[in-house]
Amino acid sequence: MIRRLLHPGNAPAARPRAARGQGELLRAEILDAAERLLVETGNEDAVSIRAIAERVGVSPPSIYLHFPDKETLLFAVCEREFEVFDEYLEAAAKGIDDPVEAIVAKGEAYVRFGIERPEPYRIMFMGRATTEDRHRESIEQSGLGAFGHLVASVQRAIDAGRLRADLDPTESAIFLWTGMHGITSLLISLSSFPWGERDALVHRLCALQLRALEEEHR
Amino acid sequence: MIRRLLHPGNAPAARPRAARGQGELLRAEILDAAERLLVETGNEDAVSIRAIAERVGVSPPSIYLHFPDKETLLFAVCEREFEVFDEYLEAAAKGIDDPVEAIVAKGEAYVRFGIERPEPYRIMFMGRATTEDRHRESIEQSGLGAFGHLVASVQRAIDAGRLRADLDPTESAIFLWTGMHGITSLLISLSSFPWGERDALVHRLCALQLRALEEEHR
DNA sequence: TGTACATCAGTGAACGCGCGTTCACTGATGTAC
DNA sequence: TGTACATCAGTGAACGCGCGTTCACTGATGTAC
Repeated sequence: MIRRLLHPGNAPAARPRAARGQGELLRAEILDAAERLLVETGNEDAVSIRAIAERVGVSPPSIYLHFPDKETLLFAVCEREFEVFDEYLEAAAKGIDDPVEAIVAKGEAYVRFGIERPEPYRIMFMGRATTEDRHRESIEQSGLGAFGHLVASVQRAIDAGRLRADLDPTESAIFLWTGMHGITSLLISLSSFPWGERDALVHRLCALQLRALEEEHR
Repeated sequence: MIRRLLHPGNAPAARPRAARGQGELLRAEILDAAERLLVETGNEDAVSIRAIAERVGVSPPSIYLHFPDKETLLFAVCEREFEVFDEYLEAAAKGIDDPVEAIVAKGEAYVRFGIERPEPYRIMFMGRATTEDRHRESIEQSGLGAFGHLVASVQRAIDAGRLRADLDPTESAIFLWTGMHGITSLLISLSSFPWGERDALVHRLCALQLRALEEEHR
């Protein structure tokens, strides 16, 4: 009985309060929980303040000690996700010397990221653009990192004489990005369309895209 | 005063009840109102049973006289929208003899449709795939119409010796579709990305895509 | 021709739900004297 | 070394909101006798 009083609440892991200067710890846990909810449920609507609080083992108002409102929280998650995304792509191309092969590897990694984490992908690239300015700026900053890396990859391939030099590298990068995004987002949204074998399809579409950018044929 | 009693409610146009066998009229009006709400608000969340009913000038429960639930209603709207979409694309290519030019025209019309009607485009091509089977089947049927027309366009271009015959026309169509969808959906979702002049960009990306499918270069 | 009645289109009020957010509070921890 | 006090992290209960949906009803219209 005394144990019961000392450890009340049998359900969600009687969570000890953070020590004095350690309030920031909960902030990180909240972000983690929100991200996991997003990935596991595959539904942004399931990521409510209440659900996040329950995950962390804390009451809903506690969230407001660390974030002014829900939107800010979600944007913090989103920013984080952009970093994961950028690292994922860079890691896929790392160590590949052939600059065209490196681009193909990035493209395939792009699609894989979207398939593996459809809900983060959704909020990053398929959201509604109603964002307030304060968030918009930081989110664009995050996204531009990965895009800049793609432009650099294209530039390397141009410098190596492998891709057309008469095209603006930024525009070539946009071409590749929109192409990969098209595949990824349709695979996510129309998963029951008869796509055939997925990896092979993605590989061939990637190759077709690069064919349009290559210097000459046959 | 008597007029007041005969025409009660000053706000939303005292709507006469439909005559005996004319219940179907309201059904059509509900679909219209839902579609207009979708287009005008640009936000699927704004299309609630209550909002639709208010638009039509009817009480919310009346909706249930014509649709068993909200999901079925939205799918009816969606089916309709696929028809509009298909007609829009066919109209854009009509009268263009050159088969490659016809495909370009379709591609540009595709993007235009998405930009002009972003919210319908969203529910057609960017939705969550949680649909129940009963709806999924009918929605796929609607969408396959336009896709079939694209495959036919590609086949015509192949027959005219303008596009590579060594590729599966269905796969070439998938390549074109995913490419155009990529541009469209990113323009919708990331409208503040520095895309540059839109129509020109779309035109050049279209041309690049076709370059990948053309028989030979220079 | 008149009247009782079934049918049909639509209504008003209410249901329970989960949501984001606010408010007054609690109780442990460190600090000043 | 002991004690009053400020600070800090977190809580419990409640707010108002809009939602999809249900239920018992109303009242006009056509039909049968």
